[in-house]
Amino acid sequence: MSLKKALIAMSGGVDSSVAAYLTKQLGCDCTGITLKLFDNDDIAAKEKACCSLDDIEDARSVCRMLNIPYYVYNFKDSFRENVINRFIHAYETGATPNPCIDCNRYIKFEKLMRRAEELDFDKVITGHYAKVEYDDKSGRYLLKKAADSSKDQSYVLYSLTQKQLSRIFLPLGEMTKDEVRALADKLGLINARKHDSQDICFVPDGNYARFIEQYTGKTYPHGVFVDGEGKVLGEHKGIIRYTIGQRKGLGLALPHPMYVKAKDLDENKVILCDSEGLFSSELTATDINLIAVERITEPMRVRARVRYNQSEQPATVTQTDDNTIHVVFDEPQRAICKGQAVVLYDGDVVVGGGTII
RNA sequence: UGGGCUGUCGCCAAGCGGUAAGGCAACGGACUUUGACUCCGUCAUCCGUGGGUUCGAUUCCCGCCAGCCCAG
Repeated sequence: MSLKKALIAMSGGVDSSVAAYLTKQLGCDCTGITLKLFDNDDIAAKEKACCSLDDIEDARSVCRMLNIPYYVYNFKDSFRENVINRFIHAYETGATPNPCIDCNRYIKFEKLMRRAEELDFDKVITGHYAKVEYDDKSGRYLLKKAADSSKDQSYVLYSLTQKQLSRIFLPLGEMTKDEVRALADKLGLINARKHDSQDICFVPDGNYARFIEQYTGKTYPHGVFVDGEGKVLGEHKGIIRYTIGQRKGLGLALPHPMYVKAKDLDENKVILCDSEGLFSSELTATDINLIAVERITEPMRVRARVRYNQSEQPATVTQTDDNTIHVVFDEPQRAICKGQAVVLYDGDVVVGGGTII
């Protein structure tokens, strides 16, 4: 590994801290940084979320222990523009965003990487659980699943380009979470036992709808729930509060569980159905990024995920134009949701992915 | 006003003499670097109300109240 200057993106959590340690062990000239993505005053501190004020102190502490320089980069404007605004726009247009993917795509591996280039860093290091390999045969960099399949994060990295992949290093790709924690413990890192991050980092309490209303100052009009026949079942509290497949929080007392099947923005209606009604066996995705191949020239057998927490499902993918793919699953999938990402796998290799429309 | 029916947790609903199922909703937790889903847990000392029968009533009887339906 010929790493000279390495920029380590540190969230303050145990993973990126161990990644920093491992990179240092390789003899690299390391610098640790944390991205300031929003004001803590705006976003109430939350121990479970990444990148809060406490997290900055934790990252600083780890860097001091590792004896490497540490800085905080202010990326608030970029984050607002590329993550928060996209997040809000998605909900306002009836889609369901995945802000983590946008953050990786636009912030960590675009804005941050550009900054790293300007500062003559050779590599950007993160604590993601995934592997990057150069494939001599195809002449392409490959993104592969982590050795620890239960923590694999290749899904949220599907947007990485060849250039980006060539400039990153993911030290945790071969490790299990248990090994990472054990190593952190052994090193005495302050965050060795810190809780894994979860939920949306910029939403204080998981109530994303309230966040959107506060952030935009808007209110979203109430409307009605209807069934497949158009029969009114009750009143909904603003269309941004619902997402496809949702069951909880409808506030309806019906004989059977009902789920959100679709949202009609024009009529401001939320259409409900029973569990069986959520299944669909195909989807179209746009804004695609292909990693393992330049282009999918003929129908390809893959395994696909339509959400982060899902096992891969056998499917056939066809590329329909430069920026669009069509995926047909062998078995119908539950609650395929506009705005989420579909990521395609060939074994452990990420073929590519796109945004479901 | 006469005839019929009904009244059990926020909603739906079983029980029909032996000491209150279940579903929905809600709340709490687990899971999770997104939203969801899922899973686990909690949730009526009490069955419209006042009497009566009975060892014992949500379950039987009577009165009352409320709602619904049909008459007029």
